[in-house]
Amino acid sequence: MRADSRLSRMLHVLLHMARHDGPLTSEAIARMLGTNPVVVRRTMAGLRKAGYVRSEKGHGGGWEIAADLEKVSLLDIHRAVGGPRVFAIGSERANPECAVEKAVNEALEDVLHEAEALLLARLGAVTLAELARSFGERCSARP
Amino acid sequence: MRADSRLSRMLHVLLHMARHDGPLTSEAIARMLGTNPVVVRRTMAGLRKAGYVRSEKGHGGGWEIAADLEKVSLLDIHRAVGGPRVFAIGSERANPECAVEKAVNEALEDVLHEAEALLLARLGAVTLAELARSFGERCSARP
DNA sequence: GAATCATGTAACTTTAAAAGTATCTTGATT
DNA sequence: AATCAAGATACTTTTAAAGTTACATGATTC
Repeated sequence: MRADSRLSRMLHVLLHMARHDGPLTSEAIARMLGTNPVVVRRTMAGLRKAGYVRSEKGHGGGWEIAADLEKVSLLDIHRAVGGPRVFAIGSERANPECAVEKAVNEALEDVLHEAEALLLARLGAVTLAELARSFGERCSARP
Repeated sequence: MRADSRLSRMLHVLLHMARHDGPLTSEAIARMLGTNPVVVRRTMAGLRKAGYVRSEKGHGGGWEIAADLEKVSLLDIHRAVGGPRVFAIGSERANPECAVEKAVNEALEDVLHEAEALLLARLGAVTLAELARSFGERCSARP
């Protein structure tokens, strides 16, 4: 499959929305992301379902943040976009008959689960607000 | 892309080879893996290039282990099959112009790199010999 | 040395899931 | 009523691993 950029893109959008007054249209967001409005709506539908954004139709409509940035973590966004498979590598068969294969898969899955747990813990430890603040600091630190 | 099962499959094969006297043909290995001989040759070519296995043509030919199992780690095998992308998730653009996007991508990549480092460290800490021994223990521990 | 067996290699097609696209519907604002 | 923007459906495209077909190369056996 292609690299899954949904988390990255949604964080990008959310930070822009946080710095922007009023709603952003799917069209405008699509331009920011270098994609098209349908992809934007499709991906952001997950965030809306989770209550992190809201959308309005018609004139002056578009997308707005609907949650407290302090209370939403990067992990929350990861899950809202589908909480997809993190790894590109894995085992072929989930329940092999071969005992050797079973042992190999379990050993591998242990390692993968550990790495995934670390990843999710790190994502869970950062809020959107912190990410936004760290961006602000980057800018003011520029010479 | 599809889930990459090359590491898993090669570990499976190597453990079988370690418990088997004489060469195994691509045909026999393919049956073990539920695939076909060309996929086996293609994938095992990486292991041969790294010196972990050798192959012989003709009657009585096939694949044999060519390295000390104590000295080859799971990470070595991961690298021998191409050391492929570990994650299915990531950023779309490597060098975005947008400063917000840049900040998001760097934050994400930090987290991903940390998880990848843990994963590779864990893979590097286990030798094929240890994996084979842990399999033996599993079997004898069975009631 | 011919037949056979097994690997080596090239050139494809298939698969799976995200991404991209076209088109239409729904609903809100002017 | 016209326009704007999201919602939704039904596709096609993309990507790399995996799968497949076919043939070349080389070793063994008879």
